[in-house]
This record gives sequence, C-alpha cells and structure tokens, in this order.
Amino acid sequence: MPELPEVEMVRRGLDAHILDRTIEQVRIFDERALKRHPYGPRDLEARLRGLKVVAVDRRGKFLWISAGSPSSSGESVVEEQLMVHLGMSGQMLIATDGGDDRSQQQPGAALHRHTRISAYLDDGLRLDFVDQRLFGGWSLSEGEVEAHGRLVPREMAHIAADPFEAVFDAGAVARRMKRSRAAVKSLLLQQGLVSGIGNIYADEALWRMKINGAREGASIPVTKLTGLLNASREVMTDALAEGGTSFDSLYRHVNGESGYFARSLQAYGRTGEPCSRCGTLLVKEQFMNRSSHFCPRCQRRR
DNA sequence: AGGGTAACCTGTATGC
DNA sequence: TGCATACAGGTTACCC
Repeated sequence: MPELPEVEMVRRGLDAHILDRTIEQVRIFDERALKRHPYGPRDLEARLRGLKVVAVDRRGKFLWISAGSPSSSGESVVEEQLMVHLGMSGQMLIATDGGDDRSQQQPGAALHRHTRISAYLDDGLRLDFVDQRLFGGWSLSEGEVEAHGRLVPREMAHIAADPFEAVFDAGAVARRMKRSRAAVKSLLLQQGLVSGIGNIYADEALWRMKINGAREGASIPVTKLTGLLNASREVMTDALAEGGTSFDSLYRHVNGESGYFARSLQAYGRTGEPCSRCGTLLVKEQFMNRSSHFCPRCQRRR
C-alpha cells in the first residue's frame, strides 16, 4: 500500500520516536513477517537485543534502521541494520503514553489483531509491526554496499535512487525508458529504474502529463519522459506535504494519524467522476494485473 | 535479455 | 444468510 510519501512519513515518525532508544527485546508473533530474513526469529531477536537506534533511513519504499552499541567515545558504532518493507499493508506503530490523543495506543494496550512483531524499547516504549496481508516484513542486513551514489544495505543494491535524492537524474532515467518497448506505466513502477513510485502516484503523474500509461516507452519523446519523472517527483512532494494518501485504517503514521492527500487525487480512485481538466468521465482499466485510472480524452493511446 | 505473469496473504465489498 | 468472486497502496521468482 504505501508508496514513497507514506514511507517517508513513517521514516520521519520513527526518527522522532525511536532515535537513541535502546532495543531491550524483540518478540516475533508470526514468522511469515521474516520471509526475507533467512536466519530465523531467534537470530533476529538476539542480534538486535541491547542495541541503540542510531539512524532511520529510506530509499524508495525501503526503510532501514541502523543500530549499535555505545563505544568508549560515546558514539554508537553501527552493528546491525534492520530493513523494513511495508508491502501492501504494513504499519510501524508506536505505543506511547497517549497524552490527550485517544487514537494512540497505550503501552499496555492489547496488540492490534495483525501485530506480527513487537520491539520493546527503553522507557516502556513499544514499536509494533502490524501487517494484515504479510507482504511486508523485517530482516537484518549482511552488510553495506555502494549503490546509486549511496551506502545502502546490500540486499537493496538493486533498488534505484528515488526522485527525492540529489543523485536522481531524470534525464538519464528517461533515456533508459526510451529504449524500452514496455508500457510506460510499468517502467514507472520498476524500482530498479526509479524507486518509490507505486500505482497511485504512477496514475497521478501520467494524468498530470496527459500520457496514457499503456503506451510504449519508446513511443514517447525523451523530453516528455523526463517531464513524467519530474511530475512523479512533484506529485509525491505534494502528497508528502499533506501527510501522504490514506483511504482507510491500513495506512497510518507511527502515531496512528492519517494523511490527507486522498482528497487531492485527480485520477486514482476517481472512476466515473469528471476529469478536472476537461470534464470527461474518468475510466478504470485493468492492465498489468492492476487497475489504471485515467482520462480517456486527455490521455489517449495515440 | 526483457517483459509478462503467478504467487505470496487477509480482508472488504459486491452480486447471486 | 450463505457463498462465490473481484479487488486492494508491492515485490519477487519464474516462465517465454
């Protein structure tokens, strides 16, 4: 479910809540949340126990939490990197003392029905990984590697830079897209080409640029492909300013709050409503095993 | 080699 | 009410 803006909201929330906290214990309630961690739950629990959170990073839709134990100089040397992917329905929820906000979980409160993992931090803070569909999960990295201008856990070396990164080169990515006969929408969704874009923001960027997503990449001028990538960055920037897109309780920030960009969507989920540019009724078509929402007049196939 | 498809999951909405 | 089907924000392994 979550795309770059939603994952970035989660990253910011984690940064605010768990930085400098010590992981006292990790409990795994459903091992299917560790599909990408081949060493099992005991290994993950043992390796994280006692480490302090040093940084929370993100590339595209991938998050990673760096943690270490304090050295003699007082600074923590990173010993482990906990990679987190939210999949379609994953959430990272902080259980705090709540204050006046009843939407927040209480520390002793019953776990959410789909809590798969809990990390118990110092000061009674708890971090829950909640994931209805189990397409997401936690795993520990086996080391860092340089990829696309940055040190990242080696397991995500195949993930390209996202449009928010300084090294992201829209023109270079556009030239690669130009060489492909695949549908331009599928190219936008290929995380090895440009990361962070999902079904919602692909449809929104295509609507902004008046491009039909079924068109071959090779049929579109490079300048227009560059514009499409820039539009993707812009729509995700706009979404981030609204706290991301949230249709239901499956997407929430770490404190349980929702984002409000759903009200600003122009194409996604607006089937049958008039296009805000031309008034033509928006349509939904199945292709690439997913739904695509677009204006049949602004976004013609040719 | 690139590109399309099935599989991984649970829940909700809809239609008969 | 019961049951079947379709669909949901993602990624990957495996075909051709």
